[in-house]
Amino acid sequence: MVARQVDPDRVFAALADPTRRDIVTRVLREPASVSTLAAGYAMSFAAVQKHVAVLERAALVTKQRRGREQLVRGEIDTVRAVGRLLDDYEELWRGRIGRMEELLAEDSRKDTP
Amino acid sequence: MVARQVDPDRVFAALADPTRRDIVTRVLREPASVSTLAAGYAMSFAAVQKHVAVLERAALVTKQRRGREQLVRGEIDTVRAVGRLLDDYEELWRGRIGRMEELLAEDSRKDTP
DNA sequence: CTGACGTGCAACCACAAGGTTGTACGTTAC
DNA sequence: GTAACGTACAACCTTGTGGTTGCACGTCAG
Repeated sequence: MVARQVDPDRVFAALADPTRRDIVTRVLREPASVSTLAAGYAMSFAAVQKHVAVLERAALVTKQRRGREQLVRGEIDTVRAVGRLLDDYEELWRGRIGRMEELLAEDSRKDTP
Repeated sequence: MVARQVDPDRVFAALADPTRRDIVTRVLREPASVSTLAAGYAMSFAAVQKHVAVLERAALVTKQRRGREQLVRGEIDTVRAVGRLLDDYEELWRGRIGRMEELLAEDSRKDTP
């Protein structure tokens, strides 16, 4: 349950936008509806909804119907999975290779076709 | 020296590309010249050079002249700084706020103008 | 000195990304 | 039932991004 499969492309790209990072911080504190979130930003509702969709595809948030609202909730497990990705870099840097090979091979398949 | 200032936008965006992540893993293992790196990918030299430039702007790598070559070296401190950013999310999730306020305010200035 | 190498940069192209407005549809309130 | 709310999505525009080729410049080998 803890070992969440994470798409590095999507997660890092999702976190590269300040609005999306802010949304993540807000829903990690406590879940909120999309319109509640949208009220906090100087952009259209549709724009915020798109940001939420990007975060959802990256598994950084999940949505849950609650009446006619949609509760957006932060997914800390995905954040932790990203942290683990970074730990892999750390180990690489320390010169420890070992099982690293297959993990990185999976990631760089599309790089070196 | 350890406390490296990191631009979340640039670092996350830089890490969102598989080729760039692969470059980072390679130069974290051991520094390499740009052309050596370029030889490993199925794209033009200029494309790889641009990727390296993006990584350099994000402070994920540094370049160092060595004769007519340019040694690209991975910057583990920046990776660690990103990890610390993620730790902030973790603390947020745990409900610990405190000094978090000013840290996040600095990050979300551009979000909520 | 000349030539090859390694690098940086500009111009260009295709497509993805972030924003907008407008429309549609299910759900609650009255 | 009607109206308002919350959400989703399509169409569109503009800008950014990842790729290309071509050219210029410094550095080393001969």
